[in-house]
Amino acid sequence: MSQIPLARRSPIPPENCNLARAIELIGDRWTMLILRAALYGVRRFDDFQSELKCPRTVLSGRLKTLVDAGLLTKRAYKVPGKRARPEYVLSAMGISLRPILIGLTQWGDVWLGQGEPPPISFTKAGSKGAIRAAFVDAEGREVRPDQIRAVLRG
Amino acid sequence: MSQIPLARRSPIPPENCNLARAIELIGDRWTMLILRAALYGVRRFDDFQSELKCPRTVLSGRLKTLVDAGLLTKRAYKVPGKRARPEYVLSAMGISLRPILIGLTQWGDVWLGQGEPPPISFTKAGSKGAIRAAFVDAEGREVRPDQIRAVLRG
DNA sequence: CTGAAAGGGTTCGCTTTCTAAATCCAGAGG
DNA sequence: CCTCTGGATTTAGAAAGCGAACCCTTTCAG
Repeated sequence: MSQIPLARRSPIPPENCNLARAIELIGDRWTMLILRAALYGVRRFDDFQSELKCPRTVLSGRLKTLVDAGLLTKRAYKVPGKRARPEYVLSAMGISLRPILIGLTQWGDVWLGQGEPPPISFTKAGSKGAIRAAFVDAEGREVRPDQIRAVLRG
Repeated sequence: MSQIPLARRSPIPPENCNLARAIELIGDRWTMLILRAALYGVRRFDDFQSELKCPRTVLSGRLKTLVDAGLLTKRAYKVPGKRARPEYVLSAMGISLRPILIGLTQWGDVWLGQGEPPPISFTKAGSKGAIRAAFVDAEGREVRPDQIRAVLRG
C-alpha cells in the first residue's frame, strides 16, 4: 500500500529544512488565499478584503509580512482625481510560486472536486490540450513519480 | 515588472474554487509539517511529536482531520512483544501531494536557502542530474511558465 | 502478583492569535 | 470646510495554540 518506508525521523531536521521554512512563511490559510488572489491579479487592499472576507487587521498584517519577506512589492498607484494609494504586486519570488499553486489547484480538482469538472484549467499558449504539474529532468523530459529519488547532501 | 494584469476580483469565487478548498484543508502550519514528515516516512504519534515538537493536543486533532479527509489512513501495527498501536500512513490522496511539497522545497531552496546548497535534491532513478517541478503537456514535454494560459470553463 | 515502562492519547489552565465592529487618517472634490 | 474614499489601527471578546500533567492499556520484570 504505502510505497514510503517507515522512518522514525525525517532525514532533515525541520529547523534547517527549506520546506519547513517555506511552510513557516506561506503555510497559513489567509496567506495562501492572499497569494491565490494576487496570482489572479488582485493588488489592492479593499479588493483583497472583499475577495477574502477576512478581518482587515489580519489582512494588513499578512500583507506586511509578505512585503517584508519579499513576496509582494508595495508601491503607489494613482487614479487621476484620486489620491495615491499603495498596491501590492507580486515580485519574482511571489510569481515563482505559481506552479505550486497551480499544482495544488489540480490536486484539488482531482480529490476535492466532488465529481464536477474543474472550473479552470491550464493550457500551453496556442494549443488546446491541458497541461499538468510534473517533474522534468535537465532536458525538460518528464520523470514519472515512481522514478523520483531523493539524494541527501553530505 | 508584473506580468499579471490588474484584476479587482479573482475569476473564480473562493467558495467554489478547488484551490481554496485545498488551502482550507492543508493550508495550515502543523498540517503541512505533518504531511512533510509523513512523506519522509514518519507514521507514529510519538515520532511525529518529537519531530515537530508541537502540542500533543494539536497533533491528535490534526491527525484526526487528515484521517477524516482521507489523506491519512489509520491502521494498527504490532511489534512482537508489544501491544498493537495505531499508525498513520499516507493514502493515495496524500501521496499525490508529493510533487507539490517537492516543488515547495525547491522554491524554498532558491528563495530561502540563505546561499547554502540545498540539503536534499531529487534525481531520476539511475541517473545523476537534478530534476525539478515544471509543467508538461499531454506528451510529457515541458511548457515554459510564460506559455501557460488559464482557461475558464463556461 | 505487584509494579514500572511505553505508546497514545486527553484534561487543564494560561497565553496568543483571530475576529468583528468601530474608529482614525489623509487627501481630492465640491 | 465638509465629505467621501481607500487604507489602515484600536478594542474587546471568542477561538485556537500551548506546555505540563495526567490517564489508559498492555507487556515485561521481579
